[in-house]
Amino acid sequence: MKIATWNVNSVRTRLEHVTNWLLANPVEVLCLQETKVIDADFPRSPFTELGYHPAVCGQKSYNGVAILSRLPLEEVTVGFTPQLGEATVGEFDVQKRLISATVAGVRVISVYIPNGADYGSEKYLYKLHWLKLLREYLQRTLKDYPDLCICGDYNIAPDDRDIHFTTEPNRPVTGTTEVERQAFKDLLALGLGDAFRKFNAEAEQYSWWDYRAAAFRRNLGWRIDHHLLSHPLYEKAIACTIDVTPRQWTKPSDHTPVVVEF
DNA sequence: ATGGCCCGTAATACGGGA
Repeated sequence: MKIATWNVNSVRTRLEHVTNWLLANPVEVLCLQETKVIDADFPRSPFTELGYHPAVCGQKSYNGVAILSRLPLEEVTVGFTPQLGEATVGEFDVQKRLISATVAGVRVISVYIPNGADYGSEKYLYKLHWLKLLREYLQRTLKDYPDLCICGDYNIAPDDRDIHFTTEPNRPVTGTTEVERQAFKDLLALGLGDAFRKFNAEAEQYSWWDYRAAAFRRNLGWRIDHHLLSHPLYEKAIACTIDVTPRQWTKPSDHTPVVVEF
């Protein structure tokens, strides 16, 4: 079984890329982020024609996540509220950043963690609070689902191997700060493993490259798209690879797919 | 280089992205 994750930066603009990639890479599950479309306008038929059932959670213009699956999707839930309750979540489900479904006994979560904008900004603090809610959500979920795969755009480079520059303590860059990296480690401490790092300890293995400054050609990227696996699944994983091919296509997403195999 | 590019929405600019 293969589960892929891909921030497509608008599913409608990238529709041909996604369907072509699925034809060449018929994974069982594809988690999407930044679909940027309300549920009523999500392009379902191009995916159902390829044999994928879509579960979607989107909004106008921004954010939006989805899970496409060849196998039946069960127990679909959107946002934090079903698990954590309105009193805890408040307004944090207004932005559509999380969808969960059970596929062949595996609880699959497609997640788009907030970008965070500038270090210390209001959006940075929003990101930190969102990460706190995610930790609580995963802690609850692990109690019910021992086989858990949380994949998506985390907007966190876990360590300096995952970025093309050197961090400096007096120049905090969002996505690389100690507080964010600690929040990522706090997720791992729940009993999760970074699937990619089970197989590859090398630096310069990126999943995102800025559109500007020919960053992809120069391999000036970040590794911010991850699969976190509960220990039973982590042990079963036999490969985790970054497929840079779609990033080479005309008018690409700035992210490229990452695939884990069990 | 506090830049560059690309998205959707709106509209011939803007916020957002990381």
